[in-house]
Amino acid sequence: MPFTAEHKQRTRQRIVECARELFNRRGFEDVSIDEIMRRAGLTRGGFYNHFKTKEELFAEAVSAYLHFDPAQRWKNVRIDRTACGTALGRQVVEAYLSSAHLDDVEGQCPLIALPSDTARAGPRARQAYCNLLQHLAGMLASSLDDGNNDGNARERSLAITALCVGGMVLARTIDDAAFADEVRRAARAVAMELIGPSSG
Amino acid sequence: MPFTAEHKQRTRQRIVECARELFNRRGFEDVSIDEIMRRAGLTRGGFYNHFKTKEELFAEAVSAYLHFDPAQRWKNVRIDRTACGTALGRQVVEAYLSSAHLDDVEGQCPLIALPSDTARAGPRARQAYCNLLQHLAGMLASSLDDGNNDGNARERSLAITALCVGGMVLARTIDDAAFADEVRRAARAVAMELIGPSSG
DNA sequence: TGTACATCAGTGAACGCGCGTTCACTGATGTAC
DNA sequence: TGTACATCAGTGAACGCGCGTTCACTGATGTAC
Repeated sequence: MPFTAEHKQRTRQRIVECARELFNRRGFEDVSIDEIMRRAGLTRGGFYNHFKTKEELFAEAVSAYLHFDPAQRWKNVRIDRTACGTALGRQVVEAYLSSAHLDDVEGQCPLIALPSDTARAGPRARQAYCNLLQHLAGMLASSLDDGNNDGNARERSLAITALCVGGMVLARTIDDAAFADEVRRAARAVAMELIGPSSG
Repeated sequence: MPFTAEHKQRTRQRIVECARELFNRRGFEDVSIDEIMRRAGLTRGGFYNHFKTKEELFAEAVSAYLHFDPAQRWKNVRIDRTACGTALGRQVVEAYLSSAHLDDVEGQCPLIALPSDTARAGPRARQAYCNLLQHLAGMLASSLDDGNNDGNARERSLAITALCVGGMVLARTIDDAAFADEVRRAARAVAMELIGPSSG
């Protein structure tokens, strides 16, 4: 069996990675398969050795973000995996709503970069998007659980997630950098307030 | 001068209206000019009597939402224009995060329906989007101003706006209706909490 | 160790299609007389 | 009031282009002997 299975796997992952970056920057429709393959150092035709359709690749690209190393996911901001309690939640919010994360368009969380594209995509992409959402909300929920909360940790964690995603989505769309920053900082300040002071 | 200026204006507004509905549902790229004109009861060719490019129409469509009658903007939820103080803010949040607004895809606020499309569009569309944002944030800020706030009404109003938009963007993307509703309700509950009890 | 072979990842030309935009036209309408 | 005319909103065929996808192929590689 020439070309080992690992070789094919590596190529496939390279395609997914390039696709994710391009989709993040320019969305599903505006990025062509030709462009993705060229970025991956390949040619158009080989695409269908790996994926059935462009849509399938999109779902994989959204999904791939979940398997990033969380410590490297948001540049310049270290998530300490040993942190717990609200200290963890505060770190997550700090990283998610950082200006580094806002500027890193290609490495950005797809919850921010691709909401509209995903809403119009097929069920597999929607599921992948939902998994990301649950992951982020889950981190925040576990952070609140440990604290002295009045039992509505899940509700609060979902709202903080919405605040994080919403703040970044708006900041990404605003032209005026100063106003974009104001929105991002406002979201961060209130998210921190909702989590409460560091306890972990 | 055959065909009065008002006639042309009416036709133009009809095109913008149809475009806004289609863009809201399926996004900028996936909607064709042919389809928009057909929905407006016209044919392809006439488009360029009214707009220079598709992109210009997109900017107009986003912009148009600002001139909706606020009392009719979010179906099934009445905004009382005489309300003031936090009572107004609570009404806005109630309407914005209502299930009626979530389900009304074609009449939905473009802040929710078109964030990714706008982020990738030209400066005019971005400006129109930003105007919508400022309008929503402004209503909430004026609501908080009247209250007994500690001077950070603007920050809080921006965060509540991010929470409203984020909650709806996420809810629109989630496949599972029950989970979508949970996110929407969580955002609403915490937004209400941030506004505070009715004072107006 | 060396060689013939089978596999299949990758190539690149081609196909069919729908898009945004252009353009020569048409015919309904307001105006001048 | 009636008519000839000029205007220009609206028509629909056409253009050029790039896309997603298909397909016959090629050639690098692992395996069998």
